[in-house]
Amino acid sequence: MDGLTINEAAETTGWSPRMLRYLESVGLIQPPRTESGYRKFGPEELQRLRTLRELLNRFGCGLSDVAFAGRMREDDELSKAVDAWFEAAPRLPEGVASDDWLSWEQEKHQRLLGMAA
Amino acid sequence: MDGLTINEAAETTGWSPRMLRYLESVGLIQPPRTESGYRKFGPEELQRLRTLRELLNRFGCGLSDVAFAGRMREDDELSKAVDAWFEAAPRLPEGVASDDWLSWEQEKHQRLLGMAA
DNA sequence: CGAACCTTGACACATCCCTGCTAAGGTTGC
DNA sequence: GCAACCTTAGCAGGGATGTGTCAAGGTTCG
Repeated sequence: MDGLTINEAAETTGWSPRMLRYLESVGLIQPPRTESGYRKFGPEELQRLRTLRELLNRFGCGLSDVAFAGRMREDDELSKAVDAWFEAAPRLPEGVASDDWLSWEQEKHQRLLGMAA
Repeated sequence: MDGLTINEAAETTGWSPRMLRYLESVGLIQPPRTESGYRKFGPEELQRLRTLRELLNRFGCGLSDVAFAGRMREDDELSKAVDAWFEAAPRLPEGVASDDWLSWEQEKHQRLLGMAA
């Protein structure tokens, strides 16, 4: 069999066999199968698994986050909707009354301080 | 006060006051404040809130999903890393001989890792 | 002043996400 | 043919999300 079995793959990638099945179930990997249904993990898949691990703990995000990112790249509708929402910036732009922006700037300052703390 | 108070905003957007505070706490909205600290919701923010609701139940996603999308648009590093991971799809592109695909994949990974790093 | 708002903080609960484990059964290979 | 692997399916539990509610205190305004 060209490619590792699930336990071997788990061994070399640091994921548990359970998690490899879970990763497949949420659509993050699609390892091919043998005739009899055994998953086989090739070098690319193994590398991909290691990269995923790196990605998660470098940025402290969850699998569902990555899965959602994947959903966005496949669903153009969704991707556009999300973009549009962020595009509709709440960064009070033009319509700001002049007696507003002072307090707004003060608040921004407070928010920044809050972030630092 | 130009702009609605939190209860009024809740009334017209369908969110509960509790949720409006929660949405702010996870960084999805940043309503400005009055001098004394009251949140004030302007027309833009109200529209944004309605759009968010629409977004969530149209695509059946969670707030944390949208929050993560937001994180990606602000963190270029993260966005690149996620892209790179999906780019490294374990699918055999057309025209790659089966003798070649292994080294080809490995090369691609080299390139992608170089980008991400 | 007092009623009706607003603020933050915290407790509580349902529901997911992630993960391990076990069970019942098919496959592989010595 | 049997040990060691694989498969799916399910329960279980700790942690994060999403949401309500209550408490203690400041603000607004008639």
